[in-house]
Amino acid sequence: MKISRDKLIENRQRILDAAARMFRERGFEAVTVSEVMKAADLTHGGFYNHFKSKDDLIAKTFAHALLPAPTNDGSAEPAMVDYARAYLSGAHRDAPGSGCMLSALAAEGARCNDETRKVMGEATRAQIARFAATAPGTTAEARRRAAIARWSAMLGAVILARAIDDTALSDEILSATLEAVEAPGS
Amino acid sequence: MKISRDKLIENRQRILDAAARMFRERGFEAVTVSEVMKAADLTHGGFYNHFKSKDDLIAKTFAHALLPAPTNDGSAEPAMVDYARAYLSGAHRDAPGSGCMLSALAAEGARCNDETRKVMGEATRAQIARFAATAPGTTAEARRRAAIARWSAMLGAVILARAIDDTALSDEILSATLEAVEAPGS
DNA sequence: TGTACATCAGTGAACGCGCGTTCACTGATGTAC
DNA sequence: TGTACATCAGTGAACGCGCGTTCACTGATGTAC
Repeated sequence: MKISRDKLIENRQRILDAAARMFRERGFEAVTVSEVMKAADLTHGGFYNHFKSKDDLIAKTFAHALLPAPTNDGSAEPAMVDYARAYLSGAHRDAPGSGCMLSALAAEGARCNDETRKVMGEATRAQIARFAATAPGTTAEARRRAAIARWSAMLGAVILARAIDDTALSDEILSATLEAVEAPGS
Repeated sequence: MKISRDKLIENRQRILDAAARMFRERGFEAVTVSEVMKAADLTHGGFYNHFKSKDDLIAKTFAHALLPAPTNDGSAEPAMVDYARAYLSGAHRDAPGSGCMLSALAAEGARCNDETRKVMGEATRAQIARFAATAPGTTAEARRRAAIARWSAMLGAVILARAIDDTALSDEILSATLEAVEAPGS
């Protein structure tokens, strides 16, 4: 039956939230459209009222989870050092479902449609600009390049820490990378 | 028909080579068993003479492509700086099929079977030991931690450079990370 | 405000396709004598 | 060395399953009057 406009929007958000969590946990291909709809308390048939295809859902999920609240105006951004600590924590490593979209899905996203790659580009530009504000360096260019190297290290460290079976080494990867990212001279 | 023992071993190598290339290019789930066998000039029915399942192929492919020629004895390893230059090049970014297994498949591998995660752990330990030999630092521990941070940055940079649609930014990610990894003070 | 009706998001059965996997068969290989 | 035969990697048709997607139908919503 038809539902209210508010309910429609709420349903769409629930689909995107469920998809974002499940995709990050298990990847795009292992998650089915039916599973996402079920997790959103809906039946699979209604999926195509919201999205053109599963590929479309992937692109929209990336935008939904990667570009939330466009520059949350004025609200205090966590300092770079706090952000890095949370990012390079065991908690973030162990909870990909609620973590960084890129650390879970950047490689798979690279093989997706153009819309997805475009969103990842935008998110990367935003992240670099954010980090550059507090990166070391005497010129804006140097700070920007330092920000890029730090963001690469953080992303790579979480991906690596999640990939391996050795917990001690995994912890070490996170802490050694945090140390390098925090070091003022780096 | 039955084939010679040499041919059997050669066929298995061709299957693994084809799988390694195709998986890196397109991911585990997008590549079918039939496609791999076809690329190895075989028919799909014979697949199970070589591997227990597709999951088994994934684990064996990781071992095949990630741990090749166990410590190629004596033959000169490229210096860290040369390795980093090749790793953080546009050529490597644009040819995942013949590139680093981890930069293409670490995130997906993390969601695979234990054998795969174990192989990734071994490869990571080897890579860190290799980088630590030439990393900066006054103690072995400091060099090891610097090596971890550098390897994380290289891995993250290639994954990020492949993910985004903006060629100029992609190039910048590679060059800024190379600069940081080459810097003696880092 | 109240009433009549067109709209359309949600439902769940159904479809076609292609995947991983199995299997009966083939015939060159490798071995026993 | 030569011969007879058991082995087993490769072949390709077939299987069952579950995926993404479609569709006829439902009935509450939102609108026109």
